[in-house]
Amino acid sequence: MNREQVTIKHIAKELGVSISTVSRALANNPLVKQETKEAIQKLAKEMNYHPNFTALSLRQRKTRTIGLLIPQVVHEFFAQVIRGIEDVAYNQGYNVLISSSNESFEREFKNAEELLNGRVDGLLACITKETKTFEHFQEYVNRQVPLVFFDCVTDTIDTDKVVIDDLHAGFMATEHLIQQGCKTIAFVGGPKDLNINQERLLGFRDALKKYGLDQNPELILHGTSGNFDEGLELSRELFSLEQKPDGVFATTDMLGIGVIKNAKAAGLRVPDDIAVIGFSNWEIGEIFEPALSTIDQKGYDIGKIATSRLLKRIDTDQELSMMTEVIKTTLISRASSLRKK
Amino acid sequence: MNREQVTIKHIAKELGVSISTVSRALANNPLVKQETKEAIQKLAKEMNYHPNFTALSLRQRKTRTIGLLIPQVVHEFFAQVIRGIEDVAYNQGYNVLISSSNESFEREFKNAEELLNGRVDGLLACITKETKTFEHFQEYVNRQVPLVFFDCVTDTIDTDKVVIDDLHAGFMATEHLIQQGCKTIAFVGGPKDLNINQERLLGFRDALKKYGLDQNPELILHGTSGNFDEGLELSRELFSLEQKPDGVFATTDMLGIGVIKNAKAAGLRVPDDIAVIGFSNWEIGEIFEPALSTIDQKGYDIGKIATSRLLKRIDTDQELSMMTEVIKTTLISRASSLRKK
DNA sequence: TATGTAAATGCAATCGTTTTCAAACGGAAA
DNA sequence: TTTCCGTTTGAAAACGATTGCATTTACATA
Repeated sequence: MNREQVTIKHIAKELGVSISTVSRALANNPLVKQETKEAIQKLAKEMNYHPNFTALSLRQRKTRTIGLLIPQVVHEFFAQVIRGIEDVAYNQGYNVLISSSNESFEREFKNAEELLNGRVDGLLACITKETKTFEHFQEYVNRQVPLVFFDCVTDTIDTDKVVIDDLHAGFMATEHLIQQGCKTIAFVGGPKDLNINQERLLGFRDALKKYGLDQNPELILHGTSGNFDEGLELSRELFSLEQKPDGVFATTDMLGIGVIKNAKAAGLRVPDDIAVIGFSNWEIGEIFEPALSTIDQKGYDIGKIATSRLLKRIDTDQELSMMTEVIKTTLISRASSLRKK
Repeated sequence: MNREQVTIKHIAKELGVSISTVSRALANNPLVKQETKEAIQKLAKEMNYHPNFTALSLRQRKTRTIGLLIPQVVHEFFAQVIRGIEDVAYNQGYNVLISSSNESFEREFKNAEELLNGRVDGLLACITKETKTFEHFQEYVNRQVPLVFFDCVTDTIDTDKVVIDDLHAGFMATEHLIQQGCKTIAFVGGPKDLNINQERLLGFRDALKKYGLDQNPELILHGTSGNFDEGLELSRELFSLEQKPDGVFATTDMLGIGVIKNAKAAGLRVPDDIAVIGFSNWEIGEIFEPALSTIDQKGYDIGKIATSRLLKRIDTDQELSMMTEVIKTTLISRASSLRKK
């Protein structure tokens, strides 16, 4: 392959000046005589010179790249987060290196290691469902690697975090169902040990308690993935119970839609016989019939805020104390839960 | 920030050997005495040494990174493509740098330029709807930059391409509607000048011709984005025509779903009064009611094949001739078009 | 003791930049 | 002519790694 880059050396040789002069001229350094400068800049343009990024990174010990560690790209929430990240990063001249682990802990670990070998200046991370040990992250924190967790976080690591108010969101969603007249409300959630699910469940319980409703443990179900098929599966379980729910809080939109689909198949009317609310505000929920009530998870905002935080940490020499930013979610009520009074 | 990387220099100093020896020992070079080697490797582990990626890139003039240029990440098709890309790249020790242009030509151009300054070894690109001039890509080809186009391509650039058989897919979709008994079929497409839309339209026309059906130009509509709202909008137009269609080929699933939604609202039965088929096989189509017939666009395969091709080009010194790989799509028929006989 | 040889190690160049420090230059003043 | 000073320029070190070549060892052989 003959794709040789034009370097400042080539320019220097061509013009019979030193590489230092070329470097300075291109940086518009006032030390260089106007005449020389112009000649150099002109030739650089002609030769289509572009500074070599790798050399710059090495010299300046900065890659102007941030790493993003996520479980999967094929996910509307992460796609939104990515957009937020890119908008901020791009504005400040940073690139984003995305590493998805496909929910594999091993791959998450390997990706992180690889990114940190001088490939990126900092890391944004959302841990996978599979991740149970966090030593590697702790080590990064010790090494002072700029690191911001978002969405799925862990209490065991002291670093910057950007999360939503999962507990309160769970409370809101449940309270909404109660206000619509639901008396027997089920919780259909993703993996039990994922902390966001625990929080949402706490919120759910708080709401039941506040309104003096029963807490039937049979009505609390957990899956492993949180997708559509699981929604079908778990709701089947739900509908076979003696005490049938008249409201469901699903911790993902896909679970919620799965529940509705099954409910409709079982001849139940949504929302009159059973009201359903999901979580995340995916596009599909708006289009589905009946349109799905949900909690807006603010992916774009999370991405933006996490990135701002990370870049601040990268660009500052001072010791910043760790911060956890909690983003307010909002309730979006649609046909799947709105009962006519 | 005190995050100093451990380098081979540190190790060398600590052990009182030269950096060359350290470098060799870590590469398991047999020239180094077993004893020394072990000591070095042990210390490297202890000090948590990781080779600096940037230095390696510079030295070996290879970044082991490929760039991905796409209009948007928030898109199920691209998400699938990305998964395909990552699976292949990861296996061969490559990372992926994603740059999304948000459908802006200017940003596409800037991103490409930036990636190519020694940041990546090659480029995968899908042009935006906005892109009308391709000179920059031509220049990359001239510079022998390894470059593979996928999905949205252009004939004007001679480089590797991976596409689906849009024409044939358009034909299949239309033929399917005809076989279901449709006589008056409409075409609802995205941007008119995007070559994939032109191809799909050609396929549509071929099918009509083959079966001797009318080609009413009023029944051929083009939008600008291809999303759900546009589906609503265009179908409104469609339903106000004198000659109402009894079948619709939409070039995206979202358009198709928009059409169905409107049809239902207008009291039409799908598929009996009007059969609809989309394009892409997004998850939503399977869940929507009625489930949407569609063409599987093979995003994952496209990603895999494009990446394999790119890596081959990167890793070989020989002159490879340019190749266009056409991937076969498949028809997925579901309730939105399947009429009971 | 001198020499040859193989094994082990080190030096230095290199990748493409930036930047510090020193040097060259030209002209003005002494 | 020297000295000095401001303006330009260049040499070289550095970033962290690899690698061709030279050198140093240790030991066997002449």
